[in-house]
Amino acid sequence: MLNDRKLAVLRAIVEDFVSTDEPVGSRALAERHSLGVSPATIRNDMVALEEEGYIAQPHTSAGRIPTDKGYRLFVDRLSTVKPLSPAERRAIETFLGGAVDLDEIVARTVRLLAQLTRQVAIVQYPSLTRSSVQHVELVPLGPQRVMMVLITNTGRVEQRVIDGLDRVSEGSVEHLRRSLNQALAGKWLNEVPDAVADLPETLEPEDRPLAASVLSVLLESLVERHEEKVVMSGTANLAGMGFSASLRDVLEALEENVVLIRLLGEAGDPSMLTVRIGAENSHESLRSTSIVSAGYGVGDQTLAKLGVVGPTRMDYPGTMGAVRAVARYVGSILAGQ
Amino acid sequence: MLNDRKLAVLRAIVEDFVSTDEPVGSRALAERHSLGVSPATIRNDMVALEEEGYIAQPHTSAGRIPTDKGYRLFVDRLSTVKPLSPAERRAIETFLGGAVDLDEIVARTVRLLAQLTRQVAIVQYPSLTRSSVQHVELVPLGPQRVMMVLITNTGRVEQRVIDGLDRVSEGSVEHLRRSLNQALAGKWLNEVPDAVADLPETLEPEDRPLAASVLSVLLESLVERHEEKVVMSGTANLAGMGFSASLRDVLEALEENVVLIRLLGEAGDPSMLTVRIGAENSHESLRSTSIVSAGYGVGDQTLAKLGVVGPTRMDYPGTMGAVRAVARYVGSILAGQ
DNA sequence: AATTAGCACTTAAGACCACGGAGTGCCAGG
DNA sequence: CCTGGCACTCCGTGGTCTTAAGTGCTAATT
Repeated sequence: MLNDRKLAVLRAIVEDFVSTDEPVGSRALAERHSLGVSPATIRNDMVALEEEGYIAQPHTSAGRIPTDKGYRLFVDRLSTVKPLSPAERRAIETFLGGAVDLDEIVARTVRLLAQLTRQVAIVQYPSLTRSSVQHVELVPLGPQRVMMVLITNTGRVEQRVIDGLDRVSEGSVEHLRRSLNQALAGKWLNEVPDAVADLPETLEPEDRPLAASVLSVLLESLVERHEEKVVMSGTANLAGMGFSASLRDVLEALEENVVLIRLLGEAGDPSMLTVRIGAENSHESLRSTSIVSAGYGVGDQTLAKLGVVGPTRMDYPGTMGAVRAVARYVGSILAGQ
Repeated sequence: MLNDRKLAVLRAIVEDFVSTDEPVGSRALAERHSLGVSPATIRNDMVALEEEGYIAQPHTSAGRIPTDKGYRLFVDRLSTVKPLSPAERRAIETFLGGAVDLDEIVARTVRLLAQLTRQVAIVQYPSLTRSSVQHVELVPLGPQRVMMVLITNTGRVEQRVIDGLDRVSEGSVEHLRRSLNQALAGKWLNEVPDAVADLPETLEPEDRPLAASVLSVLLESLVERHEEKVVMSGTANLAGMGFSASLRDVLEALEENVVLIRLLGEAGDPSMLTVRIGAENSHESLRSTSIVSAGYGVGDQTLAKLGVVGPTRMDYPGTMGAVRAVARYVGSILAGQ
């Protein structure tokens, strides 16, 4: 049904609509793109495309705009990811370099992505579950307080204060620290519960109460934070873009961490881009937005996802290029750390 | 010049304008407030208030709206901070309780404040410079890498990886850890540079290279983060409020950390509220916004500031009450930790 | 001297209407 | 299968009119 020319027409419609934000008519199309046919012919193709649901008219006597389905086809078959310019690549490198710790890497990444795409950027912190234990530290803070610090190989640090103990001796802490590190060093975080299960029994009886407290807090810190951390930037870019949903609703949705995480969706390969267009997205207030996301991590291991949110009417090739490039760079930075 | 009744009229204008968002005229004023005089009299008072610059007319035949100067007078002399309802107090307590670490306290606080005031909330992380050293930990990560973790009495944790060392021995690390903690425990952070100045000389010669590296990173982590961390929430509340400046500009300004910090301004007493109205604020894009801020901390020691940003046309008594209450609560939570 | 009633005047905002432009659908001819 | 022509639809713009709200001023009242 859809011959090459009809696809070319669809592509042209998407491109023009994205750049002008106005319904595009047959005449304008014939002029701006060299399709080699007259407006009338284009009109015929248009009715075909409309019948198939790829484009729609806001009202009679207006031009056409792409539907979600139209964008979908465009993304899947009519466009190629646009690589970044050398200048942009250099910008990424200098901007992400010089970050001193994980917090700063994430903070810079999200700002960078927002700036590059001129849209809202989201970056998820590297997941705990995919990392392994680098070191566990116990710090006596007083006779009844101990601080536990868990350091992962992805640079993430979790700390907890354990309070209300009775009479903690230096020696007990020292013993426990050794045992813990011996049992856990290098283990994946999801292996931790098993690895520490019978650890108390290997200790002297007088050390066991402390061990129990520490272990319970340690395990808790692994699951409790299952709600992952996410940061966002570039909300200013939302203003001024026409949304069918009210801007307020969109902003509200984006302030819910839970929503953000669901938005990034199931993790894919670091080099794989996921595009979710308009109503393909479950959340009501985000029906008129699209999400371009990618996983990032070190090697072939995906640690977390990042992406951008913008109007369905967005520059998909450019956005996809930026997301992919940033995902790769941040991966390499993490690896180099 | 301004007798009591004129002040009452100004107060009434502010209150009505804040609640209706429309210029308020003499008739409506006479009806809604029992001022005991006729609209004509109110009109006479209005011209006086206008001559003094407290109110203005958007155009000839419209009602009056308060000017920045009018709001200022209202805040300084015509209003009292509105205490929270018991229900709201309970909400604060349950919402802020159950936070496990500093990150979460701050994150919850900012959300709470945004929800309570229905505006944009800003919370600054407790400043490093006002806290003291709780503990310094050194963790060997490998033959050439050591992680330094600095724990402050405000629960803040700074960590840095030190790389490229040669052949670190367990013993050296152990020595240095002891010396560091002995020299620094309890010291204010601004005393740290002095306290460690001659520490290397007290060590064995073979430990000194490591000490030098660690110290330089330690000192760096104190100053470098002078750019304080700030979090924000509630931007959705900006949408739908009429701004003279474009929403985009406001959002853009609020995404700049530097701007946010300047916005919170000089720290005041924890119990002291600062209100900056409209053009009193230096930043161009924020001419039509007001900032209500307060310091928070433990005891009488201010660790950082928090506040909310909203349109100049805001409910000052209510907002001030919420900011003050939240500042106090978060202070008490920090103290209890 | 302060307050009030009355009245003419100003202005923004809404309703209504006419009209031009952009775009379509369809038909008949190449 | 493509194209030119043509009638039709609809939106957006700009003009005019009316209405409602509010003011400022003056003269009367307390």
